[in-house]
Amino acid sequence: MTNAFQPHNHSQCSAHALTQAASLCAKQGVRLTPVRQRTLEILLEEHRAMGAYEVLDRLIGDGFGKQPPVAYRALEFLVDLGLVHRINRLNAFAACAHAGETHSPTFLICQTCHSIAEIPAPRFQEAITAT
Amino acid sequence: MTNAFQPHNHSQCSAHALTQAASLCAKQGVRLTPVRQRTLEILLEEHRAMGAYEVLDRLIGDGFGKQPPVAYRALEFLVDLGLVHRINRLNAFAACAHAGETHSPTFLICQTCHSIAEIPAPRFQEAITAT
DNA sequence: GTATCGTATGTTATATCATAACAAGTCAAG
DNA sequence: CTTGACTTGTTATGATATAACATACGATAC
Repeated sequence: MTNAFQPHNHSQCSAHALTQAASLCAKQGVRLTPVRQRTLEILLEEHRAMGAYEVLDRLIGDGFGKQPPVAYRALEFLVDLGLVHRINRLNAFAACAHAGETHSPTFLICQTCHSIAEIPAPRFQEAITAT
Repeated sequence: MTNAFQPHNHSQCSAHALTQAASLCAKQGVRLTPVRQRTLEILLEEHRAMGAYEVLDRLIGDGFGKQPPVAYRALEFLVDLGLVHRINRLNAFAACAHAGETHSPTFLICQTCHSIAEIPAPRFQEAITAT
């Protein structure tokens, strides 16, 4: 199985995620507007968990609105679609590593540097149910 | 096995937790000061997840300091001792339901009313390791 | 008993994260 | 080309959290 920490072709995985996002939006009848697409791109490019204000700074640099709701709304849209996960522990957001698949996202979070790895953890449902 | 939602003798479980807290502090050579003990009591009495400012209001009512660090410090102390868990998802804190035992605390959180149940989930470690 | 030192408490001030509410712009269906 | 749903942007504020400093407390050494 692929390991989240293994090297991989990143521009390829970003492009794939964007394509997938577009088709998912089409299927759901919602619009992947510029600010929404750019937000996803930013998270894919950085390939890490980012705070909403950090994302906002990048959006401002790209000429989008300057206020927090601009970032929060785009992030919420992407979270609702399952393209981005919110990581409460870090008050941050990260592009989903397994968009399109049904999965129980679980995050391993480095307590030192806060880097994250999303692992598909199919056994978690079992683990809860069995308890 | 006991179920977190089953009725139980609450004053008894509170008293037990306080006794355990005192002996744990003694063992670790740290002090269970009034504000710390009262903070734990509040969480035990309420038997639910509470925000730091909510706890602070109660502490103010009991004559303790009036500023956020008063609550945050007491809560941090209790969290470090494993007597209280922080529930990031809710920006809240709850007294540990299994203090003293080694456990992998996991929370079931009602999406409607935010009531929580802490379940010991020994299989979670397995689930992560096996992934 | 009191000097000392680490810890605890309380305060002020500010940082960080998030959303309510409203106005203006966009876009597709009829 | 108008209507109605949605999107974007703004102002303003709310909610959560911590840094930094001053004072007080408590145990230990002397």
